[in-house]
Amino acid sequence: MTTMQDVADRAGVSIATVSYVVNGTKAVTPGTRAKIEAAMAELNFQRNRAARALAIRRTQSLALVFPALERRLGTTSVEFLTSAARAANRLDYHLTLWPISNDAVGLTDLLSAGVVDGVLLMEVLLDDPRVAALRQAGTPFAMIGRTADPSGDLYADIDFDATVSAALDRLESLGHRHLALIGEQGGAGALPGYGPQVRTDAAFGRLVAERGLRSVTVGCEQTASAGADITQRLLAEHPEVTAILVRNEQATLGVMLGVRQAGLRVPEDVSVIALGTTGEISTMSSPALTMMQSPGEELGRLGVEILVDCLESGRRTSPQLVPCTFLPGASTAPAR
Amino acid sequence: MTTMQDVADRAGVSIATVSYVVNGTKAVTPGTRAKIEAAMAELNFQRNRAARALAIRRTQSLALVFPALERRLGTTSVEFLTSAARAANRLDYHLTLWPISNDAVGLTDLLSAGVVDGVLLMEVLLDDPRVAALRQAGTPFAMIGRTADPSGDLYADIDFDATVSAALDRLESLGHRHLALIGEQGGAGALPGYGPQVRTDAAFGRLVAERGLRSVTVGCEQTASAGADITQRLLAEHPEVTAILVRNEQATLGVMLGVRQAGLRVPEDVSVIALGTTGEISTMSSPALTMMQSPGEELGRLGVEILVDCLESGRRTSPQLVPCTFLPGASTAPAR
DNA sequence: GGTCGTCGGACAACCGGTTGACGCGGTCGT
DNA sequence: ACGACCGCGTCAACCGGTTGTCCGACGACC
Repeated sequence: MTTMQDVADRAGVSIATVSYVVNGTKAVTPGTRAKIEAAMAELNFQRNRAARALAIRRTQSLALVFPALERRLGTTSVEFLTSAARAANRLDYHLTLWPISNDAVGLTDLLSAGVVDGVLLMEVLLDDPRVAALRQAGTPFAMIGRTADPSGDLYADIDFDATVSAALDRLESLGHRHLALIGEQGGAGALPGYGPQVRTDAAFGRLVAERGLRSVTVGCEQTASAGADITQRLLAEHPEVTAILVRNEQATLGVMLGVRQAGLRVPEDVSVIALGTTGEISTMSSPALTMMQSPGEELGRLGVEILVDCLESGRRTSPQLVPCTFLPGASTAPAR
Repeated sequence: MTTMQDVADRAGVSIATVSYVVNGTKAVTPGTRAKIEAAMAELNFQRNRAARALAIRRTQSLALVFPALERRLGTTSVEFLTSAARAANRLDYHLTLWPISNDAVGLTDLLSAGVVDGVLLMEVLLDDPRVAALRQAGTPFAMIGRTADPSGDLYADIDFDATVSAALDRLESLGHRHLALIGEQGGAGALPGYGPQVRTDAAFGRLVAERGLRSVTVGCEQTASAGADITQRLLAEHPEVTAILVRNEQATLGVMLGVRQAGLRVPEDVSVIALGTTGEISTMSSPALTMMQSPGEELGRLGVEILVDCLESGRRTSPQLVPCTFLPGASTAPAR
């Protein structure tokens, strides 16, 4: 490991000057600067992160907090993690994984140990104990998702209204008037007060009414067989339904199966559109699923950017809402 | 933030003594120790990580390196990340996400900046440039997976022989004698020289021969429709096949569909067993997939433990091979 | 009773970088 | 010609822990 002292010696200057060059903190003569830069290049100097952290009292790293056990993280989470890490690196921050139990244990010790400068929270519940703890401790944090009342906090979340609205646009333009929404319910993975679920339901109810459409909403356990069963029953009881929106990653493929088991075809008789999943699921189904694709990539990036911006400039960027993007597939067609 | 100095003042001792108590580095009178511990509790002392790192010249954190863009990380990766982070925390280490491009750029700077003590590599290829770079730089690292010749390196990987063997045991005991293996091929996600693919193929070929079974092996793009097409063709050309092993997460559900499209039933006519995927996929299919479940959880934990053990004691734990575990499902049955 | 050994604790020199205070030489203004 | 000022560097005091060295007190042993 080569230190600033090494560089300073080689360039024949003091260690302070090297620091000024590295950080661009103070004016330095071009000649001196050149000597120092040459020395740095030759010695392959990298300033020591720990020492810097100690001196400036900021670690330039963020904690990515997620519940360790409870909810099985879906495929979206991976994109999400990846893009958050990339965004952080681009801003010269590090992203540290911070698995905690679902209460806030260990959360508040985090800052006092000077491990990280801020916290990124994922899988946020409408009433989240972690948020309360962070607020009280005065820890800078940003959420992916949001609580019931996120005013004053930093967050990036899916724009559920716009997402549902876009999905309805598609279906309406294909002539669908009788819709069904299959969500999550019960089972190990379903959390009470899980934002995406609640907000999608609300948006769906409101928009369907506004547009004068007919609809039925049902919950479904997070398995394919539950999806198949419920879909069969649904289509039997509501034969007028021509399009199904599914917000339940595990059950989605089961829903498509259920349509077939009901003696109908996808998409000729019934259209299926998935909400808030990854493209990965689409390629796993046949016919390929039409879906509103979760903007995991963008949310991860935005979360980090908002948080870092707040840390560095004190500015509190206004919350960001990002709609899911439409991914064309072969599971939607004009209403029969 | 409360420092050791604060604690020392409050307890009426020197800062050094506090350090000895915190680390248990040196004998301290019970009375003094009690005073210090009381002071620490009252002030809620947490020793500063950066300062400690600077002094002991170790950061107690690990980098989890993964390719940022190339290969889409599967569902297994999430369990994997989670368990690695948990294991690290348990050992009082931090796990920092380190997304890099597929070459080794930025990998070697990692240690010289004193950011981490060691590196955990995932998605290792048989001939991996990152491994070469790390070896040459003398950076301590452990792999999840392994190169073609991993001798001397630390790693945890799936025991492909045992996994395939266990799968064959199941199928044989159900009376299956004509098997097919559907792997990965082409497509964006398929990497040349991807260990699991190569090793599974090899194990399958060898074990099938040893056991006197008949088999056919085909590659398949990573989509459901490709899986369905190939399966139909396969069953047409090889009607004697009664069981299919699938090592291709994206195509798995397509394979099941393909069987039905061929006019056959799962599992009555054809058994399907997935290799190396997550239980999540099983719940997404109907009938629920029988599978050899990837030990993501265990691999993550082992990788961290092996690496930390090496860092702290210099001991080089022998490599760990973990077989996939059998997850019963409804997609296998006695041969017709 | 004197000497030596042991034990508990304090002192201070680091670890590597940052940054305010200061100093030196030169230029400009009057 | 003299002082004020400015531009560029250096000095040294931190940031918060760690750890080798030293010192005083006390008990044991001869």
